[in-house]
Amino acid sequence: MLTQAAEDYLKSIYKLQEKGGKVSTGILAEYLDVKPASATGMIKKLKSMNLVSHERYQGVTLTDAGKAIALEIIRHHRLLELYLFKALGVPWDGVHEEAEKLEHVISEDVEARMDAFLGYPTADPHGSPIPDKNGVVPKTLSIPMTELRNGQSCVVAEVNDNDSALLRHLGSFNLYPGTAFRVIEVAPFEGPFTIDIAGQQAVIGREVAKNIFVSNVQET
Amino acid sequence: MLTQAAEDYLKSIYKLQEKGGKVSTGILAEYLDVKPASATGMIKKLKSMNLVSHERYQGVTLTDAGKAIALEIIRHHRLLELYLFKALGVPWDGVHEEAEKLEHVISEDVEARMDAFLGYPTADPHGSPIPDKNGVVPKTLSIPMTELRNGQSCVVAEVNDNDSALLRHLGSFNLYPGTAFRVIEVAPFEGPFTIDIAGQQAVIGREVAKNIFVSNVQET
DNA sequence: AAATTATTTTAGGCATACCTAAATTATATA
DNA sequence: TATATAATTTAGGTATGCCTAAAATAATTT
Repeated sequence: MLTQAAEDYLKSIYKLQEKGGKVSTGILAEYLDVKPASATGMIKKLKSMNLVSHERYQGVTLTDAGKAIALEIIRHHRLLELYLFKALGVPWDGVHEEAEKLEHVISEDVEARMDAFLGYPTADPHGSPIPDKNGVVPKTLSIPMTELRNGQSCVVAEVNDNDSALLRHLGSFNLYPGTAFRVIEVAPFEGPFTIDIAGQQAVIGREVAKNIFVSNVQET
Repeated sequence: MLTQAAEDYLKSIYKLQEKGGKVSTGILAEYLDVKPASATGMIKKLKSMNLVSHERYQGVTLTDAGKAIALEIIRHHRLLELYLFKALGVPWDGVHEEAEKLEHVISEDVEARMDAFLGYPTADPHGSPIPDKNGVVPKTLSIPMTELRNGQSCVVAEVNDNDSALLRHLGSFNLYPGTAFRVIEVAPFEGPFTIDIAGQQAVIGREVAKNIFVSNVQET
C-alpha cells in the first residue's frame, strides 16, 4: 500500500497534467503546499516504484501504473463527495475537505456500495467527472463561462471545487451544475457578467466566472 | 490534533481499563500488537500531554482529558459501525475493520449527520454502547452467556466485535443483538450449550459462548 | 535472603515525510 | 558570450512511531 502522501502526489500530478502541460517540481510543490526540495524527494521515491517518469529539470509524468492509481484516488474522492452530499446532506462547500481525508481510507467494498446507492453516477456535486472502476473518465463537453457573449443561454456543467468561499458564493445564486442561465450583458474591457437565473438577475465577476464551465450554449 | 497512533493508544487503554484492572505496558503492547518498548515511548508522550498518568512499573491510567478523547474515538467507531451496517449494508463481520480506519478521519459534522440519520442510537451492531456527545456511556445490564442454566431464556445483548470469523459464525445462527433464545441444555464439565433460537436448535461451544452477553434472563 | 525469571525501560536504529540552506544546473539578460 | 537570475537538487536536520538488544527493576522461587 502507498502512503497517503504518495497518493496525494500522484493525484496532484494527474490534475496538473490535465490542466496545463509540463508538471515541474516547483509547480507540484506549490500545488501541494510543500517546498520544492520535498517534491524532489517524493518524485524520486515514486520513480523508484515506476509510478512516474522523471529527468532532472525536465518535469514529471505519470506512468500507466501511476495514472491508474491517480484515477482510483480521484474516483474515491468524487464518489465520496457525491455520497456525502446526497446521503448525508453535507453542504457542497464542505464535501471537498471531508472527502480529502476519507479518500485514502475507504475500502473498495464500501466504495462499491456507495456507487450502487447513488445509481452509478458520472459526476460529483461540482460537476467533475467520476472515473469508472476501470479508470475511464466520462467526457464532459464544456467551455469556460468567460467565452459566453450577450444573449447566450447555457447550463452550468462544472465548477472549481477547491475554494469553499467561492462555492458558497455560487450557491447563493443557485449556480449548481445543471442550473440554466442566460447572459444579459458582458461588460466591456474584461468586465463582469450580468446573467438571468430563473428570472433572478445576478452579477458575476470575471474572476468568479473563470471557475465556471458551461455546456448546451444556445443563442436566444 | 493527536496522531492516529496516539488515539489508538488512548482507546486501547480505556478498553483495557474497563475490562480488567491495571493496564501494564506489556498488556497494552500485546493488545496493540507492538513491542513493550514502543508502548513505553507512547506512554511517555501521552504523559507529557497530560492524557495519562504513569509511574514506572506501575501501569498507566487515563486522565479525565485522556478519557474524554478515548470516548470520543469510541463514539466515532461505534456510530460508524452502525452506519455502515444500516445505511450501506456492510456485513456485521466487516464493519469493525472499516470503522477502525474511518474513526480517525471523520469530522464532527459528518458524525452528527450519521447520528441523526440513525435516530440517535445507543448501541452498535454488536450491541456495544455508543457514548453520547458528552462522553456518557449508556449502561448495559448483561451477563456472560456462560452463566446461563438449563431452561433459561434470554436476549442477546452484546457480542465481542474483534473477531470476524466468530461474527460470521454467530450470524449463521442468527445470534445478533436483540435475538431471543432458550437454553435447552448445558453439558456438564464446562461443556457446550444447546439452545433453541426461534425453533431452530444450535450447539454453541463454551469458548464461543464467552463472547456472548445476554439480558432479560427468565426461567421458563 | 539470594538467585532466578519476568517485566519494563533505556539506548541506538530505521523509514517516512517534512524542513532549511547550500550547491548545482538551466534560462534569461546584458 | 558572459553574467545574473531562477529553478532544481543535494546535504543535513526534525519529528513520529516503529524496531532490537541491552540494562535496570520488580516479582517469584528456592
